[in-house]
Order: sequence, then C-alpha cells, then structure tokens
Amino acid sequence: MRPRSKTLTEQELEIMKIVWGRGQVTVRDVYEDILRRRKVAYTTVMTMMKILEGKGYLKKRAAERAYVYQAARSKSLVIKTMVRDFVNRVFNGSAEPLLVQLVKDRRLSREDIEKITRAIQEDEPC
Amino acid sequence: MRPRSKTLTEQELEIMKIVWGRGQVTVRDVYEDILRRRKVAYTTVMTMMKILEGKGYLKKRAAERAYVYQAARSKSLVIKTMVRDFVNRVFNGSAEPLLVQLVKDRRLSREDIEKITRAIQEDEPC
DNA sequence: CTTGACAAACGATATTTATAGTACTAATTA
DNA sequence: TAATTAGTACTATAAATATCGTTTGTCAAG
Repeated sequence: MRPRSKTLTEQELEIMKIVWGRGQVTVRDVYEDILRRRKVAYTTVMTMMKILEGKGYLKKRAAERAYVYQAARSKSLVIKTMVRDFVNRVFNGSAEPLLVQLVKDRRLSREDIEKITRAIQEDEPC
Repeated sequence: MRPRSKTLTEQELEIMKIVWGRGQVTVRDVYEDILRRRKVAYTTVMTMMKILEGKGYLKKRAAERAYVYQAARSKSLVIKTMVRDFVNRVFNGSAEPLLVQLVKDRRLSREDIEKITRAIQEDEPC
C-alpha cells in the first residue's frame, strides 16, 4: 500500500549518525550511545538496525560474539539524497527559495555565505 | 507511543500546497486537483484533510453544500518550520553544511547565490 | 413525493515505525 | 559442570499514515 519509505526517519538517522561516526559497531555500541541521551531497550535498537539493514543502509557480518554492523552507504551520499528529496518535496526542486529561506530566517549571514563560496571556489578552481 | 508527528508528510504537503495556492477549497476541489496527477479516492482526500485539520494545518467552516477549508498556517511559516526541522535533524542545526551541500551538488551556482544575497540585501538594508 | 447526486460520517484495512518482552543459544565464569 | 551473561530470534503491540468502501443525510430535480 504505502511504498516502502527509503528515506530515513529521525530515529533511523540517529542510528546512522552513530554508525558513520564510529565505523564498526555492534548493537550494544549503538544502544549505549543512545542510552546516554534517552531511555531505550536493547531490542528496540536491534530491531531498528535490522530495519536499516533491510532498507540497505547497513550491512552486517558475523564476528566472534555479536554481529558487527557498518554503513552500506556513505554519509555524504545519504545526506546528498536527503537534501535533494527535501528540495524536491518542499521547493519543487529549486534550491534558491531554500537559500532565501535560510538567510531570511537568519540561519545564514552574508559573511557565512561568502566564506563558504570562497572555500568551495578554492577547492574547485575553474 | 510514537509522538504525533506534526511534520507534514509528502501527501499532506501535496494537499497543503493546493490549499495555499487556491485559498478556499472544498474536498472536491483538492480531490480533482490531485486526480490530474494520480488516481485517488474522494474519501482518501477527505480523510487526509481531516488529519490535517487535527494537526492544526487546516480549518474548515460549513458552507451551504460542503465544508470550505482554508489554511490555518501560512505557507511561509510552515516552510520555515520545515526547513528548521530539517536543518536540526540532518545537520544538527547548522545551516552552513547545507549550503555547502547545495553548492557541491550543483544545485546552486555562485551566480545564484550572489543574485539572492543582493536581492535580500536590497530588501533589508542595514 | 420519490429519486438521484453529492457530501460527510463511519468503519475497515494494510503498512511502516517504534517500542519492548520472552525464549532460545552460546560463551564465560564461578 | 552449573549458573550467569550476552546476543539473537521471534512475537507482539500501539500509533500514524494512507487507502477505500459503505452508510447516512440533505437537497434539488423530476
């Protein structure tokens, strides 16, 4: 009925950020990381990581004791896709209004923008 | 269990865009608008608009024949909130990496950015 | 006055997300 | 070796989303 979402929800992204940050993780690693911020059951984390595996965001391999998970897609790729989807969904694909929004909402100043464009320009000449 | 989402899903945003575009709408108006793009049942649209009403995005008033709906929140406010949530969720609240992403993904050129910053600067001097 | 059209109300259902308890299994340790 | 521990698998659940069919009510047209 509903098409399998493929986009990351808040909790899924929370897990992915931990995985990207640490490289190789067990369920327990992620569980304890999340526990520092909020209460959650071990099995909940396990289920979520299974979901993420099913969606193709994580892959696991058997180690001695527990499964070791790692990201199946790079952070930069996933973020890029999320930004793209967001711009498509909210701004019908054009990024300009998003930038306008960011500036108007004082989330970006002119100095920020200049600094960033300079940095990127140096990064990729021509 | 899951907290009521408050953020707009794809389909909900689709409806809100139609409402913002037309001001005053009946369920039938929205239904026929969506039908131009995809197959959907009248009652589905009705249910979704009831959900949007429950979330506080739409308000209705009784007219002669059918309810007339209108937006309870302005487009600009909703979009602002969506952008803010997205930046918080994906970029931990800092907008700079989002801009970097947009430029690197060629969704914004330096000319775009300059044009926009100039336009906004004229809009709000000082 | 009956009938047809349309709108709302109601109810039903499948799916995903997010949550967690319980049971089974393997390994470590006392 | 028995008991504890850690890990997975399995099962179950509630809420929200998204989808419609059916029923009910009203109003206009025959």
